[in-house]
Amino acid sequence: MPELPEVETYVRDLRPRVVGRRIVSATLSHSDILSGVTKARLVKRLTGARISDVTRRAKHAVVVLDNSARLVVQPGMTGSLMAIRKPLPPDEARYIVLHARLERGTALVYHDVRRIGTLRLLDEPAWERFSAAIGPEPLGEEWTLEQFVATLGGSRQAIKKLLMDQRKVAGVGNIYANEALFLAGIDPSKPANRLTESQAGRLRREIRRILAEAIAASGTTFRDYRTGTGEPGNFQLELLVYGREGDPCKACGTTLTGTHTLDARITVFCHRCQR
DNA sequence: ACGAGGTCCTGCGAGC
DNA sequence: TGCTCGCAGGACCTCG
Repeated sequence: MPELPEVETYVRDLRPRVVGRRIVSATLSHSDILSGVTKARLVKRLTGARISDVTRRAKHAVVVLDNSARLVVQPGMTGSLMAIRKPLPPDEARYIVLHARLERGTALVYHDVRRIGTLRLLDEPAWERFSAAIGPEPLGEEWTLEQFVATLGGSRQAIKKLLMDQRKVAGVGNIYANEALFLAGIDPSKPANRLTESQAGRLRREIRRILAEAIAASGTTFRDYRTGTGEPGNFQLELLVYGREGDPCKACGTTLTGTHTLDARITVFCHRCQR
């Protein structure tokens, strides 16, 4: 499921393949993934526009167009953004939601099996508002320890839920929240405002480290995720807790606990290592 | 402010 | 074999 490292991987794979190219035609197969834009308007704004950049904000891939519009792609759980040079096989092609044919034989494709993802088309002011509502980028300069400690202190929510709240920290989802909390030795259900200063510091460091390592490994392929060139990621090999409930903790051997009590998402942790 | 629960969507695996 | 059912989940919503 694409979180920050997976979306960053799409963006890095896509940028050299699509930037500078004009969109010759655009086809949308399902309108149910659109938010705040109609199919007709989306197709009209995409057609003829040149792609001036591809960037990332939180878990959103942002295709910047030269007509001052931005195509903002949130892959949800099963969405992927790819640059392809030849048609996908039919059993894959049926899940293409948006197909933008570019100059010189490349296509920018949004593929999504379950269509939990969202496509938006935002002009500059709308983009500014949208981005301003999202929390700081955890790999950016602006995410200081002071800032994080202030965020934690203002909330009694379980720390794991806070980490996944995009208004508080951008781009962390279920997999990396579980992993970072394990690495930092913190119980996922601990109220955010009860973390000590040293726990906050350790958690922040582990979040930054794991996100950077996952980007270096081209993301985590648990089920559906593929990179922008169709390859699986590699970070699933490094996972210490996610997907390992019932297996022994790699640090102490205790059987890892899996629960759904936090926001109905699978939470996996070691009750001995994480306090 | 916070937790609980529903909604969107489809593939997949379990159970019969 | 073929069906029904529950589950997976990121973001967003309502309710208490």
